Amino acid sequence: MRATMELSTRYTPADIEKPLYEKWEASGCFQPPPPGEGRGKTFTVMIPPPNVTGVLHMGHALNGTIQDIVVRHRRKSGFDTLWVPGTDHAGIATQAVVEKKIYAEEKKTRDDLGRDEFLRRIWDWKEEHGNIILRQFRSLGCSCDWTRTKFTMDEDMSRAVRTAFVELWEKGLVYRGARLVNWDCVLQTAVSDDEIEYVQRKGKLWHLRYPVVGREDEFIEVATTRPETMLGDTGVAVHPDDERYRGLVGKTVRLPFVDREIPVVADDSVDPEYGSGAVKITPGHDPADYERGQRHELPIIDLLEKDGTLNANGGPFAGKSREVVRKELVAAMDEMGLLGAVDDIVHNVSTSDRSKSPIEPLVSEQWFVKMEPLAGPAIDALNKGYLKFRPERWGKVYLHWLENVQDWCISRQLWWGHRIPVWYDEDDVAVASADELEIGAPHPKTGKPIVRQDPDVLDTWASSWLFPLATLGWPDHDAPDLARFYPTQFLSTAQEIIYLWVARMVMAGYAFMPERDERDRNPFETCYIHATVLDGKGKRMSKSAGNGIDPLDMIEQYGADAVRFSLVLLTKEGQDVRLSPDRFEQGSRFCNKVWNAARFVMMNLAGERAQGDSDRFEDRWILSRLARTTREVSAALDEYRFNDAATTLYRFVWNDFCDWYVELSKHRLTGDDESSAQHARATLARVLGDTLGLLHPFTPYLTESLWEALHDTLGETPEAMCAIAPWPTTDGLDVDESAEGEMDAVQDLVGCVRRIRALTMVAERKPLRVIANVPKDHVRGVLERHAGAARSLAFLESLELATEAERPPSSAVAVAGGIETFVALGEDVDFAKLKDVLAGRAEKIAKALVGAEKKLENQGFLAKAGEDVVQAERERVVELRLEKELLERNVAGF
RNA sequence: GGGCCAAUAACUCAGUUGGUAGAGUGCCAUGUUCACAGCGUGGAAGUCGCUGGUUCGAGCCCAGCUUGGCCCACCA
Repeated sequence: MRATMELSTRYTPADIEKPLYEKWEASGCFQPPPPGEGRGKTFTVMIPPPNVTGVLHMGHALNGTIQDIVVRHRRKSGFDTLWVPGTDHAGIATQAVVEKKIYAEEKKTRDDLGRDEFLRRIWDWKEEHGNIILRQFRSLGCSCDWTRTKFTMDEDMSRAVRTAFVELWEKGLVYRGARLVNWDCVLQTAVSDDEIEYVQRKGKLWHLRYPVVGREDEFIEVATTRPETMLGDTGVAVHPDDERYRGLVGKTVRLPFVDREIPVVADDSVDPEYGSGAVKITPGHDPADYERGQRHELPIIDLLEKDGTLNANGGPFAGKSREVVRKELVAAMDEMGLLGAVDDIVHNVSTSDRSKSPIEPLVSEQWFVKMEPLAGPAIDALNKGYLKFRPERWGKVYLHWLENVQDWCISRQLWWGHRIPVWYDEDDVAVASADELEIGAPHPKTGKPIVRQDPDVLDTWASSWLFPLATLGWPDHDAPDLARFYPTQFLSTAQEIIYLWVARMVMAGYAFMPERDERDRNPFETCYIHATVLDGKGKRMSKSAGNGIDPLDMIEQYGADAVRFSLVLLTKEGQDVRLSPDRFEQGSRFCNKVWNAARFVMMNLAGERAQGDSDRFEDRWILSRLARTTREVSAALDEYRFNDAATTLYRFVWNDFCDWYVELSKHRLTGDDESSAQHARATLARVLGDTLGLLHPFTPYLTESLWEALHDTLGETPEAMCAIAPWPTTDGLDVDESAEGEMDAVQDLVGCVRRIRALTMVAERKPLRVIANVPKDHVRGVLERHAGAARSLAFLESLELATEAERPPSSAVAVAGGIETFVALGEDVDFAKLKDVLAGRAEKIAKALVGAEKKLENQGFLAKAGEDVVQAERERVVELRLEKELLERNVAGF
């Protein structure tokens, strides 16, 4: 009882969360049992490592909740459960953050500091400010094994990255070459196709005239959105069938400013309808032109420095930025009479995901991974069913990308990241090595001294794609953890990284685990794509839009459990969710309801358990409901239907347990029948205990604290914390159809009385004398047996059951479930409302009856519908007829 | 241009193989010694986006359309 006294009438999450988390963590219960001590069945989840610079947003909170529900459920279900946490070094993002900070504080650039010093500063920053987000995952209650927290720049990860690179190199899947790449002029690095987005912007379409060589005063007009690139033009293309330009194909035109003669060529890719029908070709700075240039063997002219200013090829504009050149060049063309129309257009501008600056395509030396050979097995993994997406439709998205995959540009001109493990001797002979090679050491192939390492670093995803492998010990193929925990079972992540991360992890699994059979190379069985969190208006939540709801604010206000439960209750599998702060009320109220229900139970427990099974119908009923709930919640969690599980629990706790069972238990607990009271106490304790277990994955703090209090009240020492106590089973429970049917009858009768009270304004607890006509014998029998329950719930002075009793004078009536309930009231009661309600119901029932009768007259229905359906319809007609008869009789009676 | 998702009560959303349209919030009425006013009880509220089709029967299946959102591709 001591613990119970301490429970306040309100659930105050702030007081309990932190100490409980510390207790869990200290107990080691988030770690899987040591090898040999567990049950052997493992369940592994890899967290999608958030950026080390990140802070928790609502998407993280939802994803963290989902993963923790899965992990806690499996842990309680007896799996050796491992959830590996970690953060991603996020090359570009982190370097940009620290660069900015250093410049703001010291007015120094990374070049001022030098590579080694700059990297040291990033590590310092990471130690001090990084990993905030992992603490935030803790406050959400996430039960990761923090002893295994991994950072993608940790030494073992680095070794894995180098090893993977070397393996690909040896298979001939890595190559270096000059290609047109997406250049970010602000961050001054190449980025991959997957890191650019197309932003719709207003722009202009400039028409430029190039004089035709050898024909005075004749021009060919081209249209472009990027006039400054004309300095790099090496041709003009027109459609071969375009009459206007037929005579010009094969001629040359003279490019102003740089005075270059370039050919006019015919190319099918030109749309004669668009612009002027003639296209300038700039192979060095446009992907489509690059291809056109290749087809017509046109030279490539590189115009840009790495910062976006023009180089010497820019002629008079050399040294100026692309923006300035655009203005000046257009003005100069105009002056020369070479500027045609200038149209306003809206077009898509390719933009860097990271810096938000326009991408400048340019030709540069980069490292690439050949993707096609890697994609094949990843495609098979899905098609053969080793990998499943939830919702399934994302599988199509995954396949579409893999089937059209482009080679992956993996080099970045950054400092923060995994240095490309390639070294060169003085003749520039390259060698890739998983072990660090020292400058001056002999080159493994040529024996000459090594003079330098490749200066570039690898794309961040080149480490995260190894996360499931490297965190478990790869490249040591004999690592015990790899054997025990790989492949993993569940991955939950956001849709936008299906390409960037998910698909690549599958590729990595197949590429780097050759010793496993096909199924076990696949890194995770189920890839769950969670909902996108939108704001109240349906817009995507984002920092830049400023419409985000900070999950930490919500946790502070409502508690982690309320945030978790609300999110799950609102989020149907894979369906986007609109969120506003008040939506967290529902979870909060539910937690409070559970808290108070538990208080009630504990206030009435005396520390003993009842002997033998109860024959009370309400006990059998609630245990039957508990059995159904346990089954449904378990099945739903097995299948990752979180919303179904949460909804089932919500209804069971509130509508069955609190509204009916707890109310029914009150008169027993205070009555003189000690055996009945004991059974009530035992049932309350059983239901509460199991409910806490079922709820634990959703609301871990609440349930853990109540679990402790409940056992304390019972005078027991729990065999385990709720976090690891066995998942509730239906042992000793069964669905009891007859008890459920009996409860239906009681609820119908009680409902009738309550409706009468409400409509006639009779106080809820004023004792009433009730006569009920119950034509159905079995229902009357039920009510006879459970008159006590009905009387206590409906606050009746007396209950008389009959088959043909007349409505007493001045009495109100209500009808439900074939029960006609008369309540004797005084003369001064207003019956008008009651009559309206009766008439309304009668009308509704009559309508339903007509429909049902028509159905049964329909030969098609009788012939083609299933026999059980027809039978059910017949029974329904009987019910409706009775109900209608009772209702109409009473409407007429007023 | 290709693909995906959504449209159900005032709002946010459920609706499992086709067979009686539901929940939470809000609203109206009412009730606080007896777990919880963060609560109880009762009530009102829906042309299931539109048009066809399949079927004995469609919120659900099929076709087309409208509106909103997302992804891929990227015409200078």
